[in-house]
Amino acid sequence: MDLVFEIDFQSDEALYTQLCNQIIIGIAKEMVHEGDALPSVRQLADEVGINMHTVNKAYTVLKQEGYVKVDRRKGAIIAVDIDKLRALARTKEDLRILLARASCMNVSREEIHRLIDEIYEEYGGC
Amino acid sequence: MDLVFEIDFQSDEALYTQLCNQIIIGIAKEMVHEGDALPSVRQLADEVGINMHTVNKAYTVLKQEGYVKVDRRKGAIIAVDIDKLRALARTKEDLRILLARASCMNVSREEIHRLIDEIYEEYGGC
DNA sequence: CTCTCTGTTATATCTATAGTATAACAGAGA
DNA sequence: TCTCTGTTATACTATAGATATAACAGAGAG
Repeated sequence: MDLVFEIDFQSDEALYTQLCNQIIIGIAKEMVHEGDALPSVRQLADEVGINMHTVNKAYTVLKQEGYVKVDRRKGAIIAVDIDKLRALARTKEDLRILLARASCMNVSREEIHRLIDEIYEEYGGC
Repeated sequence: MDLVFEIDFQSDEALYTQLCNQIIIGIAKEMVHEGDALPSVRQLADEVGINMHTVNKAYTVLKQEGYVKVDRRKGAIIAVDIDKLRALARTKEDLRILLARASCMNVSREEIHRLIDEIYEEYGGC
């Protein structure tokens, strides 16, 4: 199964952010694996109809966050190497505001747990 | 217990977003309640050292999202009125990318559930 | 060696957003 | 009248997002 990229030009999310998210979700869903090559910046730009530099920015961000390594010859390669402690801190910070919103509209803790399970099921399962 | 506002000028988060988040978290933590008045735009702007219009933007966003009502006489009043279905959809979408990141760094489902409980404990508890 | 593919770098331009600054207006209350 | 509210308008600066063109260096294939 291969990655399919879909850009929503109406979204308020930046195009490069949409690409980053789709790739990260692709890794989580195991649609791509360690060592797999992503399309070249020019190729992907052409495929989804955006500028080369926008794709390049996405890859650069993914590199900085530790999801890919970029090889001058082969392009961007999936290679997850993330500082777990820092990432956990970020996760908790993101959850804090997300759950505050949920709590304000009386979404129960159980409902959240159920959502978590639903989504984790889509991913590796573990 | 009253809301205390703290702005991080070094953060890459927009100032008005920081204000929004602190207020939403304040509601979740029950530091402010339905009917409570927020500081006036000028007062809060002065308090944290930013422009009046930036505070006004925060209040406008909170109004659009259904966290406050704005009264010309009294200012912004906490009044949560959110379409639960739409909010649930947003919650799930936000969780999807957050959990993908977590999954990529091998944070187990159990660890996430534990984080949820930790944070929900800070909030109403239910 | 040449051709073609990679990422990389450097400009330049355009647009939208974020933030600040000043100012004025209308409504409510003391 | 004075003072407080939010609201509106205008203007300016800075930054981020996105595009466009162009060129460069390294690697591989022919």
